[in-house]
Amino acid sequence: MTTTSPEGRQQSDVRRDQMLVAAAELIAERGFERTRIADVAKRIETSPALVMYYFATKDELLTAALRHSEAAFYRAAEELLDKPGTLDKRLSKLVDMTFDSKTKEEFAGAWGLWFELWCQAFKHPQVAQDRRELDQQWRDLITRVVQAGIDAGELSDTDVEQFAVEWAALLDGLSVQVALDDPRVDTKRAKRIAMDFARRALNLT
Amino acid sequence: MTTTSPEGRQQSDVRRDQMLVAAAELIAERGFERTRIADVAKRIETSPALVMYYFATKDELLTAALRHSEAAFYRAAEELLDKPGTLDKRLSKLVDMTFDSKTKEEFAGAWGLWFELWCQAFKHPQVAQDRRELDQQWRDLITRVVQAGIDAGELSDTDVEQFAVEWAALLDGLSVQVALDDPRVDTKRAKRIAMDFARRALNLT
DNA sequence: AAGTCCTGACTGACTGTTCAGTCGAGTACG
DNA sequence: CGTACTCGACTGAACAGTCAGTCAGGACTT
Repeated sequence: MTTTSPEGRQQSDVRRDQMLVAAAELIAERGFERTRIADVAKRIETSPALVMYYFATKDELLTAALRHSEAAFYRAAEELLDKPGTLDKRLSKLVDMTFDSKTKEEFAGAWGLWFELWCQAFKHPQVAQDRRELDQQWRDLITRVVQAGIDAGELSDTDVEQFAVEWAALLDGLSVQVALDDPRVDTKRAKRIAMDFARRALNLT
Repeated sequence: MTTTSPEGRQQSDVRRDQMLVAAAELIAERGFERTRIADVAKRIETSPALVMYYFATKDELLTAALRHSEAAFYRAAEELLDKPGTLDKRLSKLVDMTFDSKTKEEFAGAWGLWFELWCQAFKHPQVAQDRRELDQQWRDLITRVVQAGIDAGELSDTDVEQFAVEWAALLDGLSVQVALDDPRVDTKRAKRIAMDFARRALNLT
């Protein structure tokens, strides 16, 4: 039998995924430009030729890998927010995700990926487009969470979109400091700043 | 005669500077890894070998170039803040610098440089160290400006350091959005958000 | 002559990509 | 059932281009 997981998952799909994951890891570790197809191949124990068999060019593989892990991050956030809770708790979860999960194994070195994504986006319009969409989803997520709070009467009406833009920017900026080990901004302080800002902006207790 | 500018500036110093500037431009345009010594040489119309004559390795040249233009940016900010003015005006100048000057010719594509710096800092501890120092200078600059305002009685006493950290992070985050052409965050809006935040945080009219 | 600045020609290592061909599993056919 | 054929997954080896770094020497200054 050809290895197929429960639901008709083809060997080829598995391979593709393996390659995308391996590539993302490598990008995070060494950077986009320094990631060699040979490295990706070695990590999943195959030949470079096979990588080319699945992806026409190196660039296609690497940009796909970036998209793949962006999407994974966003999906994780969506799931996390499925479960209901108070507005404060849910915002807190988003903050935790931003500053913690990027450190976890599953998103190994996601900080590095984030930076690489920005670098590539600055040069390749297509990547930039993808990033914009991802960021919009992220802000929409924030918007939805806050709106749910308003609907539940947890806070008075506010300009939700405006808050989402400001808060998302603040989170990005703090992420940079935390990722680069700024002695003045560790994870804990970043979280507090983020939550304080949110509570103040939204007039939460 | 060896071309010497007014103040005993050696030809060699001129060359070094030319190379650093050219390298920084190229890094901003193509990225750190994609910048070739041959490109740098061509831009200043010499041979690749001469570049190697001044810099032992490619890496040394490129990281020096990053440092060089970071320092240039910071120096420009310092000068800008030499002239006195109301607190609000001076903060406004910082904001303008952040969102405009990076676009100007002199700092051609400084956005790109910023991203590249973050990428490199994430991987090379030495670069990370440099970046931390630069960022600290930047926050100190903010601190000094605000403190001057307090001393002049323009605002009541506040936690200046805390403000500097928060505001610097916000500026970074907004920079990312602006640099990557986010449709929801153009230069104008970014500036307004930044100034609104500052005025609110500092209780300015 | 000594020293500085500079160059063209070269090389060795690396790496994306191609290609001819292997292997095993299915499948049609007699 | 067995044989021939197809096809997708996969590989080793080679190709062709790129590029950092070297080197021997030239020109110009002091």
